[in-house]
Amino acid sequence: MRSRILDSATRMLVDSGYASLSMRKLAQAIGYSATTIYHHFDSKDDLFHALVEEGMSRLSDVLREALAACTGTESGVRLRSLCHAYVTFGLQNPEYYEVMFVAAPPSLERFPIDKYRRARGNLDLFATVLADVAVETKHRARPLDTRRDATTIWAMLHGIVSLVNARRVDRRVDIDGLVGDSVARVVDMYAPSDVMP
Amino acid sequence: MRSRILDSATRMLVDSGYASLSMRKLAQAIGYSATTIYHHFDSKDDLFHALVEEGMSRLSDVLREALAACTGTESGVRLRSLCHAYVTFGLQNPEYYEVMFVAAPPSLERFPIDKYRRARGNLDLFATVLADVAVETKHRARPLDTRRDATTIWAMLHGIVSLVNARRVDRRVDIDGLVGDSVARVVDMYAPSDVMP
Amino acid sequence: MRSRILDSATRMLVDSGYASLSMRKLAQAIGYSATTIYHHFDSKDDLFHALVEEGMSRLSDVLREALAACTGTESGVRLRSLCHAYVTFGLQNPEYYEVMFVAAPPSLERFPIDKYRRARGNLDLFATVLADVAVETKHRARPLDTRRDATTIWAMLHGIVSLVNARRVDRRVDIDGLVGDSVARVVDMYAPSDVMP
Amino acid sequence: MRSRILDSATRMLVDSGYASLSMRKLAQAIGYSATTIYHHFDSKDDLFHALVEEGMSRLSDVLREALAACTGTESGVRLRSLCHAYVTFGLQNPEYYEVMFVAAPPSLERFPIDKYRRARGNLDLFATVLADVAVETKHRARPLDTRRDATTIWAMLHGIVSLVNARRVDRRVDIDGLVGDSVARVVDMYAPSDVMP
DNA sequence: GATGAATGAGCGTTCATTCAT
DNA sequence: AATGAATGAACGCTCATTCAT
Repeated sequence: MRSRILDSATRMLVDSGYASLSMRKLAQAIGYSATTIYHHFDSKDDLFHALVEEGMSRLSDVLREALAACTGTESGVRLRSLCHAYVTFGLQNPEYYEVMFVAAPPSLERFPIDKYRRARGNLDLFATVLADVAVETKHRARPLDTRRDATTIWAMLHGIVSLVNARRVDRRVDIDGLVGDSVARVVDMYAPSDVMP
Repeated sequence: MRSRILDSATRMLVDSGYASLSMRKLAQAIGYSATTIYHHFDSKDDLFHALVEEGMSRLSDVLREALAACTGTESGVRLRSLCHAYVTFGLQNPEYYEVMFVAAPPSLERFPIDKYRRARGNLDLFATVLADVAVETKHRARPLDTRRDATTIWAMLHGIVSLVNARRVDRRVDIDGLVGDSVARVVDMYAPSDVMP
Repeated sequence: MRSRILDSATRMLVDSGYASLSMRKLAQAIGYSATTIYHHFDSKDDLFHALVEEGMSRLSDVLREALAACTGTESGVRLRSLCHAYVTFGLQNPEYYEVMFVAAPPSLERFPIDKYRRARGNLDLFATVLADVAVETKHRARPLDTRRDATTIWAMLHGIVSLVNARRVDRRVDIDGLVGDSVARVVDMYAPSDVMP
Repeated sequence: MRSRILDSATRMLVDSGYASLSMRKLAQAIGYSATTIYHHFDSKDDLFHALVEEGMSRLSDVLREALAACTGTESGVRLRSLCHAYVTFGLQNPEYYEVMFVAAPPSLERFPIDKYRRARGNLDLFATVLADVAVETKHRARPLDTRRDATTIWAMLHGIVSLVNARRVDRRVDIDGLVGDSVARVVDMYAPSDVMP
């Protein structure tokens, strides 16, 4: 039942955005009364966190798939694949992305430990690959604080995604080109290729 | 009078965030009736755009100041100064920052040409310095699409700012370190220093 | 409960007219919160239609009663009775009358089929009696489009009622006399009596 | 100036209906401030009455024209012409018609003597022709209270016009046919033609 | 003759939430 | 496990009108 609610919330989210997701509409959508939802979620806030988890889980799937698709290749390739998957997910699931990384309900604590385990899991994927990169790369010796570095990469990818989703990019800039270039730069920043022009 | 409203809206914005800025509260805050606001702004949308412009203008001041403070220095330094100023502004004026770059009122078109002239002005500051960098840098010859490159840098800085402001950064990551490192990476990406460790 | 709302809306309607019937006032009048009304009616429009139906239903009762009171008499008498009942209802329930036949909310389509079944029912009463009249009358043979003819009669009765209710009749004209004469003329038009002076 | 306001109010009326005619919009439409209107009209009510007069005047023109077009013909023809003109005016100027004969601002007294002189003038046109009809007609001797009879005719014509304008006529009834038939019946009621089938 | 500034009251509607059943 | 009834607060916005200038 809990999952049926979440499923429907998910669908509404994707269809019409987070701003217009209300408990009443949600209740109506699943064909139960609004009160019923409160039997399964303490508050809208609670539901919000559940949605974040759902989104994180989906993102996790996407990222792991991307990694699996290039097992055995050199770390730079894997990093690129990871970044590409992240950005693609963000651009293709803007509503989810908003809940996960943009929306700021007043209640939201800074990264509540018990709620965002999967979020950290995703960050760890980046950290792991980054560690590999550090080992393989001879170009520049770097002492790595992998968690911080992973966060840096994440922030940069997040910058592109959120700017594009928020429709803040100048009309004259080609978005595909921008995204491609940005990802390339980010990857190159940590896993520089010799042939970078 | 128009400016008194904007001033107060500004203050409310900084205090309690964009989501909870309502015409009524604003009116109450300035001690006038709600109708009076509509005397000066056609709609909440209109007010929103005015706020964006105000924010852009302030950001513009900050950026120009930062540039002025290092006239004559080499382009890499100026780029660093610009980036640092941008991020600092974003972190110190989180609510303005949200209106300018995060908030997504349904009405917002992709970068409405007539409204965001100053926004483009700010972007141009980055573009100009980037062009200088391109000239001075011998390390790697790069054909520059300065507008796209400026947007890329902007996106990355925006990523850090918005992630931190949205309180999405893992508790265990030191924010000052993260910000400093990120900015350094971004700058180094376009204006690489030989001594980068 | 639904009916309690309608009852009160009815009373307000009769007291102060349709134009000044607002959801809030209605709520206050019944001693419930405004939201509660929305629990039972989707919108003001919905309520409007319910009121129309209620009015139509009452009118229907009145008309049927009038017919029942003269079963077995000749058709001309029955037509007269019907017309008289209609006009009397309209003059005695001016606010209901306005909702049913005058008020023009922007949403109103031309005679929405699914909503106004009872309205058509009332028209059919006229049509039926008219058909009888056509059979019995030998004075003038007329091919009858009963629906159109019923509508014509209705329109004429409506003209008197609405003009009087809208207070547009010249002060010097006696209203009772006007009404009586008008009804007589309308009846005579379709069921002419030989003795009409 | 007064007339410039009225002109604009007229245009707004025809364009967008009485319900949406507000002092503010009107002021905006004529390019003056709202306060200016209050220099020329004491209140919205005052303006309302002026509009009624304007409408009455236009209707008067139309009716007189219709009469002028058939000077010298027999009274039945003139009556028919008058009725036809009235109905046509009502159907073609629904917004004016509403202000003149339907709208019921709370303030409206029953036929305020000083305001509606022209309205009575229009009614007198009917009364005059009816008097002629009474003289010419030999079919049925009738003692005429011409004012009452004129009002009766007016009421019936008004019934058709207002019902059609309020969109209350059943979808399955052809409106042109209904109107034509109704007018014919009304005329025939007072000026019966021998050949009426 | 005209204005800008300002207002209080009201509009229909939506929100997250609670409570007795 | 689920419901129907109910709520107070808030939303953006429009209204006719007034007043000092």
